[in-house]
Amino acid sequence: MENKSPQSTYHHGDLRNALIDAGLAILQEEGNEALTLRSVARRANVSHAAPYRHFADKHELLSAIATQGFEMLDKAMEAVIGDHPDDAKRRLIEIGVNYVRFGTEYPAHIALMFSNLLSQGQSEELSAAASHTYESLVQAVEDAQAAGEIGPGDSNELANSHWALVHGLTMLIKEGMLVHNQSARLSEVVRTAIGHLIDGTAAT
Amino acid sequence: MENKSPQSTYHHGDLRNALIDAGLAILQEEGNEALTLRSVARRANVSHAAPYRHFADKHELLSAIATQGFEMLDKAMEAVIGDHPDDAKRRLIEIGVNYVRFGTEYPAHIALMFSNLLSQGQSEELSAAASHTYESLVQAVEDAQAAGEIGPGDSNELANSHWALVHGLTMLIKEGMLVHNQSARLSEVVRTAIGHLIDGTAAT
DNA sequence: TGTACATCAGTGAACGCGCGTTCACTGATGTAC
DNA sequence: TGTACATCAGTGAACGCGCGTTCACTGATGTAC
Repeated sequence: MENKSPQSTYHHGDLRNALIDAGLAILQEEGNEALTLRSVARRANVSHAAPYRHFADKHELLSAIATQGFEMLDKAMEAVIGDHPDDAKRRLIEIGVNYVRFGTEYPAHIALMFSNLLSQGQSEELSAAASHTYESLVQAVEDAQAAGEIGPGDSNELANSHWALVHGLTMLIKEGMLVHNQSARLSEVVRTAIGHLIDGTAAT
Repeated sequence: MENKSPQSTYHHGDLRNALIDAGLAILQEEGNEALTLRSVARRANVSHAAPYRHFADKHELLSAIATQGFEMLDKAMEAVIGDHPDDAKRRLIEIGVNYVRFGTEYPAHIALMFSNLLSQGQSEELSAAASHTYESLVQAVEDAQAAGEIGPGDSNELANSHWALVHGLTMLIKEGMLVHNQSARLSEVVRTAIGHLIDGTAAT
């Protein structure tokens, strides 16, 4: 009877994280509209009042879930860095590919992450997580500049353009609005667009 | 007594459009979460069952509101076309500026327009309106190509990149995530990014 | 090591609320003759 | 032009529902001695 299986303990032990995970699972399986305080508690096998021991209100819970979303996104973006140690331009491109891949694989996560950023009472954790994502992109741009593969210029402005491009691709693909060759794989669509940004579209 | 002021008639006369307008007003003044079937009816000074004479359900009402949103966006984009009759590249840029301006001015409209596109039972009207917006962009790209200001290449792919860039800018600016010079005006931020896309960011 | 007790993280019932939708109705409109 | 009547676009009461939040409670944990 010393074997403490999770459901046998009155105290959960790590309910805060369990709630966040439950929220992410709901987002992935049922979408944004299904993400309520009560559904999260239900999924974590806990009464719907229990979350109030860990979060002041629903907004705080959603913020924590969104923060975790940014951490997942960071991980997805960084997963690529080791792959091309000597090719900063390639890294910049593949970071973009992974950004879009994450966003289309977890569309409800992305929607939550970007929908609550400006709401009142925004948590510091959340904005820090969002900033970290942005900094990864700036770093990739600066690496490519240092390697002489991206021209000089304000790296923040350049990162803004990259971010906007891949974020826009994500949104449009996720809503099925991007008209493209049926057979084109996601990564090719993204590489084409980032190629436009890097090489320019002006007539030579 | 022949003076039929709006509130004196039992029959509204144009309730369908009045409901759409009410919905747009709610989006603008109170945001997405406030947009309910009942709030729309309330705003139109009509009982909350009245909308069912014109829309099968809430989803159909939201679709109609989103469709009207695309028509407003089209108008905003087209407003610029007459301004630069001899400069196709400038037109392409200013269309983008107006897209972002619309999206930041009516953030809840944009959110609704792009959130319900893939939902089941999507209306043909709505997808037609979205396609029309896309076609305007393709046209602007093709004009610039014909004028020799944008290089050759698949105009759909080029339009995709432009659309993704301006859409991404819209989303990021609206959530306050774009790091940029405080003093930079919106139009300058957009022109800088589109400039990156047209001229390229690669080292020369 | 054992006991007393404070603290803490859960429970479950209850609250008021606004929602989407249905329904029988009623008042206005338009058409046939 | 006047009347009868079908049609149509509104009303307002009612439904069941799930939501966020509060509250008094209870069972488990950890600490002081």
